[in-house]
Order: sequence, then C-alpha cells, then structure tokens
Amino acid sequence: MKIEEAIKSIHTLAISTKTVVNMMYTSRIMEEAIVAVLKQYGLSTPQYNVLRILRGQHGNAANLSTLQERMIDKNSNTTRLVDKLIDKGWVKRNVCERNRRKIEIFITDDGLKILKQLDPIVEQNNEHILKNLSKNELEELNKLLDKLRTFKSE
Amino acid sequence: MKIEEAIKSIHTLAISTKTVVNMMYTSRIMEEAIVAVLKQYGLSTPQYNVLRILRGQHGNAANLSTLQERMIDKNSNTTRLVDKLIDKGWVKRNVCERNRRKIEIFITDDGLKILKQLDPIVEQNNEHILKNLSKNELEELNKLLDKLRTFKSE
DNA sequence: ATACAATATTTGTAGATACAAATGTATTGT
DNA sequence: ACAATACATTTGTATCTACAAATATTGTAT
Repeated sequence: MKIEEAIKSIHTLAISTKTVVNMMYTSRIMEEAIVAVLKQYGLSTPQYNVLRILRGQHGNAANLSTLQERMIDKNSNTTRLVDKLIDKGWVKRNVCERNRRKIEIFITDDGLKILKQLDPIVEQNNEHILKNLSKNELEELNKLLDKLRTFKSE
Repeated sequence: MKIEEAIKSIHTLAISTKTVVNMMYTSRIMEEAIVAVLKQYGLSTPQYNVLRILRGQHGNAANLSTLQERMIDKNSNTTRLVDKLIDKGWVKRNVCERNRRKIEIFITDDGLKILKQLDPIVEQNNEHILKNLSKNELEELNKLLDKLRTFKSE
C-alpha cells in the first residue's frame, strides 16, 4: 500500500512531505511490532537499547553520558531508566573512583541472560518485519538512510 | 556516516538488525528536527498531524475514530489531544445529531490560518531534512518503505 | 587557597502516552 | 418493550518523556 492510501490522503503530496510522513509512519509501525515483543519480557525499547549497549562494552563500564550518546532515543531520562534496570537486577552501578562525578554502569549476569534469551526472538521479529525486502533492497535502504542522515552535520 | 558509526557499535550487525536500528535512529533524528520547528508555534507533532487531517476534510466533519485511523501515532489519547487544540481555538467539536455516540470535529478559521502560516516553514524544513537525497533517491526510498510496510497485512 | 567555570549526574515537575475501565448511546434478538 | 451486545468516546491512572533547575565534583585562573 502506498503511503497516501495508508494515511488516506486524497491529495498528491509533495515528494519531501510524502517521504517524511512515510518515514514517520513506517518507523511507528515497526516500533509497535518491537514493543509488543519486548513488553512480554517487561522491557521498553529504550531499556532494551541500554542493555544492548552495556553488553557491547564487554565488561568495561559505561558512564551515563556514554549511554546517552549511543542511545537511539537521546532524550530519555537515563538516570531513571537505569534505576528501573537496577530494580530488575539486570544492571549495576558504582561511583567512579577516579572521577567521582561519573558513575560506572555494568550489565549483570542476569542482564546477559535475559538478552541471550531475547536474541533469537528479537532477530526473528526483525526478519519478520523486513521479510518483504530482499538483501539488496535492505542494503539500498540502509544506504539511503545513511545518506539522508547527513543533513544534520551541515 | 554509516549506522554502525552513528551508534558506535564495534560489531558487524546482521542486516535485519542494522536496518531496524537505522530506521529507528534516522526517524528519531528527523522527528527531532520537526519537533523543534513546531514547538515554536506551540504544537506537538500529533497535534499538527490532527490539524492537517482536519484541513484535508474540506469542511466535512471528522469523528474521533476517523482521526485515530488516519493518525501516524495511533495510540495518542485523541480526546485529550483534541481538547488541547480546542483550548487554542484551532478546532471545534459538536455531538453528532444523527448518532449521539459520535462527535464531529472541525478545524476553525484560526486553525486554517496557523496551518497556512506553517505550510512553507514545514515544507522548507522537510526539504532541508531530505536535501541529501535526489528526487530519484526519494522515490526509491518511498518505494522501499511502502514495500516494507506490507509485512503487517500478512 | 579561593573563586569561578566546566562537567556529570540527579531531581522536580509539567505534560504526554498507554492501557484499562467506565460512560452513554444505538442496535439486535427474543 | 427488555435485555444483551456492540459501538464511540471519555475518564482514571500509572508510567514515561522533556526540559529546567539543583547538586556534587573537578579543573583552572588569579
């Protein structure tokens, strides 16, 4: 279905408007599918995102600012987000001794365990979401998104 | 910048994971740019979206359910969203006489006025966001997004 | 050493979102 | 007509987000 039908627009939209709407609309639908999966494990998408970043540290600590920098959703309140993950026992936090303004955040064994359990489920879901695009089309989509995104740096 | 650099991932991601992350990341950046513009006019993106839908009705009423169906962000609380727009005088609401369960929502002259003022600003912003893609690339991106989105209906 | 600025995180709070339950109205079957 | 069900919207509430202000620590200039 073309985006004009999806949002039931009776007008022909300018190509830029159409593309912006299409991006917002499509990513929203993708996110809904992801939220539905993570929800069963008591995780929000930003929380899952943080766990993935912490696993990627391979035992090294991450600071709050590092997390914020790498998160998809930069504006979440990272302190309280980490609090939630600590409550669940998936993350731990120390004050950094070298610079007591900073904190050191680690993923726990339980955190690694839940991620390991989620890995195939999330990956399967991603493949389901993208099943209508071929490998080449996926490469092409990534190329276009990477190119699009550079508007920010100019 | 490729998505792996953007989120500073040291791993090579599976193409499906990479694409999902890229979509979320890119649409978030686009939305931030849009929010920044609308904010100056006291509008959130869902509110702006509702005003656009109402203008598209050309004088015909829209019900709440119609709005919900056409909104990008289906899950907003549409009643309270419309309340906000009524407070600002950009929208009005009646109970439908034929079926008193339904309500009829219209855009006001002031609502049309603010949209008219915003049109060139929003369009310029959209063009800025997409300036790195050619017309052909935009068409290609829309084609890929439309194709991607059909996963839902299966 | 002291004051001032810079850095890193936390806290407060207004507003938005998600979801379930409640309300009011219309339709259908008996 | 009456009860049961379906429909359309509203309301309650817990949670999340955005943003500004506050706190705590460190670095720098005099």
